[in-house]
Amino acid sequence: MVQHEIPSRDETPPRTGARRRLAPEARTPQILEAAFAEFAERGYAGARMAGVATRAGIAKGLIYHYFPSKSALFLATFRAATGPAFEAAERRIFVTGGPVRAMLADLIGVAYARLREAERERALFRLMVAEADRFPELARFYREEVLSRAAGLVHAMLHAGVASGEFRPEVAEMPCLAEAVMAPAVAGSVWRLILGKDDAPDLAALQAAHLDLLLAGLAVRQAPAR
Amino acid sequence: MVQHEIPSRDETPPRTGARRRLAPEARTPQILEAAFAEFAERGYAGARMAGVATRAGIAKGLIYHYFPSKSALFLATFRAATGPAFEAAERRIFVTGGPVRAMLADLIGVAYARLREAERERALFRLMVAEADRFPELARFYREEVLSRAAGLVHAMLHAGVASGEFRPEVAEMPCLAEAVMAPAVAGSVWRLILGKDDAPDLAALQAAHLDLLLAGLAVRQAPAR
DNA sequence: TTGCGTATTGACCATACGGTCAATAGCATG
DNA sequence: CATGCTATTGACCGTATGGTCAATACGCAA
Repeated sequence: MVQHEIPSRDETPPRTGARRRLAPEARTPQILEAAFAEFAERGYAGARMAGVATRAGIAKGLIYHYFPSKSALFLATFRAATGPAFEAAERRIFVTGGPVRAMLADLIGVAYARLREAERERALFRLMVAEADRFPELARFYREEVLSRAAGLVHAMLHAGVASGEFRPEVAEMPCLAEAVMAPAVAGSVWRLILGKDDAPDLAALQAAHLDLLLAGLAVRQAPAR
Repeated sequence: MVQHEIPSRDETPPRTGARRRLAPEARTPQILEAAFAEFAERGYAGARMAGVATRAGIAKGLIYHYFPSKSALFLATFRAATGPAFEAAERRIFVTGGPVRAMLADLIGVAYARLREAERERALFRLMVAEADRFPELARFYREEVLSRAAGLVHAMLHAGVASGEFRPEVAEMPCLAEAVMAPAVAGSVWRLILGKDDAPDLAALQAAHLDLLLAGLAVRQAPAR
């Protein structure tokens, strides 16, 4: 009713913000994307719902039309950002023929390549470290979907190397060896998280050292030094 | 003046909270301790000044008598919690005689022992990962006081091993080799941060695998397999 | 063109939090 | 016991934030 009194053509009076109706299937990922940026930059506690809304170019209230609370949005963001991370690597690895040590080198190369780019994964990793004990689902996800799968991949490769005679037989049965094998990549990722791209140890050099140390450590020895 | 009207013996009326005056030298570390607990548990953004006050058993306002702001308290907390971390290890290492590989094993054992206990250091590490880009001082500290010193220690040891003929000559000059050598301990620490004591890879097993892989990777080979 | 379902807004609320400050009381000194 | 310094309190403030809701207008279907 009031609005009848102000039919002026200028934008000010009721100032209905440009409103573009979107289907939920289109709006949801948009919000999730904005939320990811906000959470990645500020952490869970520091993130503001208004910030998410601004990034998405919508009103804050609309978020609550799609997600019931901040924590729900956080979990949803995390699940969404957590796409099929390993399928590609898993598929790729075992098609490469040749000596197992070359396959292992290839696998490690893929891992470092991801670390080098993959801004997204790094932000996700930071969130896991920072919020894991407040959101157990993050920890569960990392254990089941990241660490276990990566370790499984490496473990299979170690077995293959032993079978082919390239690696020392002991490496097939040593517990946590797979974790030790991939640890330098994880550490490199963490260092880069803390120190930033410019101050962290150079990933290429780390990869080279890692690979050298690793292959020398796994290989059968002509005459076991005692 | 008003209090003259209510000289009742019961605790309620003016209810001056039990007030114990403390010298600043005694109060300051108390506040810092409480702040550390609060920041460690909630992160910077999630921590509340009132929470710090409660933990310290004081009024919130008193904190501002000692620290001008939340961020100043955070930095001070960090500096205080960051005591002489490496002196002991550095002093200890080079007195041990014997083969360099035994010294290296000893060094690594010390590192894992710290990781296993050292709840404090782990919380500090989490804060670094979570807040490093908002507080550059944390990153600077980690680089200069932790990573550089640890890498220097390892690097010196690698040189010694080459000099004594135990290690392959190449290891003395490979960039980032020191970082690769100590990486599994770092990764183990991160895994324990994310997954907790019970779900993380077992530190003892990781240490054993790490050491085995490392010493095999560094040792001179009887006949270099090509 | 009309009508309807709902995506979207913006104003609003209660609260929580960082920070301030005048008043107060513990303690050392004389 | 009186005095002064300051450590300590608790009430207070402005703001920012998570969350709510009635009103609104977009776009589809009839």
